Amino acid sequence: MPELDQGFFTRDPVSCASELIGCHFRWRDCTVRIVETEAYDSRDDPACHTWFRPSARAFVEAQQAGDAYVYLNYGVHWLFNLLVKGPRRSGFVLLRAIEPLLGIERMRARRPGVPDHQLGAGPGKLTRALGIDGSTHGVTFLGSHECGITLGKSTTPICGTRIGISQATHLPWRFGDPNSPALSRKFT
DNA sequence: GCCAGGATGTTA
DNA sequence: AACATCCTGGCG
Repeated sequence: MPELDQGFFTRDPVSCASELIGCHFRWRDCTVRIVETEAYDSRDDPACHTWFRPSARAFVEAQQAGDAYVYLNYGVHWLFNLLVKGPRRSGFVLLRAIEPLLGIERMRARRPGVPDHQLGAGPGKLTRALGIDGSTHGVTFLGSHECGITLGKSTTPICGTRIGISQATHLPWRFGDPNSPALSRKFT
């Protein structure tokens, strides 16, 4: 399976978010299947961090396409994004849900008592299950001994509005595998 | 099953 | 003050 290269992330964030569904995501001792994502667009999307965080604008400027943008949400949960830098549009893809493929014992150990299909069924849950935290901020996911993303089986993703935001709530920039048991919420 | 509420810290 | 969340407990 081909490893995603920087070319994949030098397009528009919505295309990247859609096409990441079904891809295999490898981080240290775990490999998972991406089943839910959201796109955020730095240009004309008021929900994107670049809209209200100068530090996010600086990150887009300084970092490379395919780098991890990780931040703490509600003071509790780490949320994982991939930086997209297209010729016209930049932004982020938020990972919202994953299914375990390899290393499921490690994921269970990090989330004791949680059923397997729930281990990564949410953006805060998946970072906990994978052991991703603020120290992953800025790491490139273009492929290394430590991490990488490869193309997986492509199912046609379903699409809906994004979760948990108060701005630009109408944009249909949430994508998911319709057959996955690990989606964070129903699509609307 | 649904809903309300609280934890918690970083940014601005 | 807001926030790209999650878990618990109350109620049926």
